[in-house]
Amino acid sequence: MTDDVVTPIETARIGDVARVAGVSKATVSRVMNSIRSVNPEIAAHVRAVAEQLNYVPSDTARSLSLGVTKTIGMIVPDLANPMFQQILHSLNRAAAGDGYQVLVADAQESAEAEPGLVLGIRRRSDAVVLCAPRMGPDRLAEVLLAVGPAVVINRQPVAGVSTPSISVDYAAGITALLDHLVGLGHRHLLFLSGPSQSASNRARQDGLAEFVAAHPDLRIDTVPCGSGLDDGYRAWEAVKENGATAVLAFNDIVAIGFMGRLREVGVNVPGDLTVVGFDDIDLARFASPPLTTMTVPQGLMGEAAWLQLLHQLEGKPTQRDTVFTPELVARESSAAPRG
Amino acid sequence: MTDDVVTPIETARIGDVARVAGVSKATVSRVMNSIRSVNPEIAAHVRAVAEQLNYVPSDTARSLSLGVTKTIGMIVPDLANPMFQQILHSLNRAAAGDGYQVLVADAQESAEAEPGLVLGIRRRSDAVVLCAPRMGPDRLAEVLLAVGPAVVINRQPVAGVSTPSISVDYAAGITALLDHLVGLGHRHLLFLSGPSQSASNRARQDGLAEFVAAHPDLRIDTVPCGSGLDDGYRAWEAVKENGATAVLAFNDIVAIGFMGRLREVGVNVPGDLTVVGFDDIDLARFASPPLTTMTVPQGLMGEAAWLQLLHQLEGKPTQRDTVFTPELVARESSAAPRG
DNA sequence: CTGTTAGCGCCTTCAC
DNA sequence: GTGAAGGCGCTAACAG
Repeated sequence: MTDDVVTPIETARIGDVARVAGVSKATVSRVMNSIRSVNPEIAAHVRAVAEQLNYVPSDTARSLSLGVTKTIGMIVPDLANPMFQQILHSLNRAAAGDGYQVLVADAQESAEAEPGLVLGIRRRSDAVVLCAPRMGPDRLAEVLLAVGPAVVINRQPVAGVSTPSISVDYAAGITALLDHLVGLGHRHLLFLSGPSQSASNRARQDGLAEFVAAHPDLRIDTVPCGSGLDDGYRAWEAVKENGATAVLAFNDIVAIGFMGRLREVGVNVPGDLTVVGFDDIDLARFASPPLTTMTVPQGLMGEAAWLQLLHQLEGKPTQRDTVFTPELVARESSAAPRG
Repeated sequence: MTDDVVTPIETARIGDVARVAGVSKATVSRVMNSIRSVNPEIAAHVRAVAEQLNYVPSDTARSLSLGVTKTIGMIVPDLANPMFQQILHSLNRAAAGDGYQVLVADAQESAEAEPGLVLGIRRRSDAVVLCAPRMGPDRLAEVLLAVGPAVVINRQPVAGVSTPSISVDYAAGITALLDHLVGLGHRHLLFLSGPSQSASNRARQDGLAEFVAAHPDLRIDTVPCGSGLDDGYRAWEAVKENGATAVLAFNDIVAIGFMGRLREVGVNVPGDLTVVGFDDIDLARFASPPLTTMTVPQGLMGEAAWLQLLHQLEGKPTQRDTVFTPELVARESSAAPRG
């Protein structure tokens, strides 16, 4: 193999500082950790020597000794997805506030890769955030049991495991969206579904099914789509001959991609077709036309996740189920059907 | 109802496996690292015991022993910025391909916070990626010297330091954009500038200044703006009485925010006003109207950064200056001025 | 207050 | 082919 030679940065060790300063390693350690019981003069001297030697304590050694890494891991199905990016953003900020760093892993939408990634990332961190895991419930329960401190986002609490869950009531969101559309007069709707392995997609479909059962006069079709801009863009082919007057996209991104295509083919929104999204990403408001959607507080979700993680790390009681209820934001992309 | 099981945190150590398997720690270590010199039967047995004990080697201990963490750090000015998210995404994927994990730090646009974050993250990683650092050149040189293996994105190579730099020729990009607009007939332009500490913003302004010098008949105004959707949205107030026929936004996000406002106030793009962005983010194509912009290959930049990092970690020669030249993507948001 | 003594969990020369 | 011993750099008991 090629020789993996690492260029080690010439760093002074605690022993060097101790020797030069004429004290013991323990004292240096105390000074570096601001333990007050050290003679101020000696402390100052040690600090000066450390500075002069360009000494930086090894966090690896510190972690090994303390048994704590001050790092948490986060596994997402797709780092390119704005939804997960926003959660990462808020989680990262919250964790940083308590002195923790975040390690990210991208499962690339592979349910099979997840367990390995989770365990792997756990080896370098104190706790793990599983964001919208794609793996099945049994596998998930198994992984959660093995991984220790963790929190799951976008998935219901798993039976038999106490891991806290941060989720969104997607079914209720879909219901609110449907109420809005039906109130507008729509009777034939179409849902562009998301990734088949996504629990939040299933939740949306459950909401859909329930609604249909309660409103026999409605017709709601489903077309497999995806979660990206291009998925939405390509959906037009399947939608155009369907005859629905309103389209519910899996999320805002899909809705925007879809509307991009509609614009090209000359379909007016909402004049010819109503389009709604889900998530209320920052961009939704600036879409053309501004997108009707359901708010999902990604910022709060990241914070909530961190809170549950921190409580576990500190041995405090946790909340097993935190659920956010999305709210309707009616904007211009939805209107009464024509005729 | 649901049976909540307390998640066990007890981890088996290498000694446990050794004892149970009736071998030495050295042998377990060899087996875990797939060193061939172990008797296959013993190896299988050790593996079985490890599996049964749910043994997972401690990466912290491993790192300390090996002197390598197999982790790299990335510092960005703002994790909410799609540009940096895309770079993080591609960097993460590339690094993962070689078995490295990525630690992220968000400097929250604070130049002062950067040096500390960089050094801090370096204590837990083998190398660091500084993405669009806001700190001044002197400070940057100092930090790079102290940090060891690193690469800088979106900034010219720093004098006196050999750290590789991955950048974009923003000045050339602006020139191309201006050529396009002037070719369309525009004579009075307006630039919505980005964060003042951003080197890429300065590069754009340099390109602007150079162009103006070469085209005395043109008028190009600059309005301080920012880098977010809202910054673009709010810019209309300052723009509306300026009289420019074309607006160059700092980036696509600003352009989209700006166009969102234009839509509200009834200004037609490109009929009443031409708007162009920069970066060609995925969304640009789906904007309404589709945005004329300059491509910036964020995906390639992340990969290029990883390549330079890996070369440093392996002691191979590196390339000090990698620069990508953006290309014009003329879409519908730009057209000849009216009259 | 400060130094000494043990590890934290793993890897890696050496001998056998 | 395998085991024993030492060390990676730091912190945490204990003494003194």
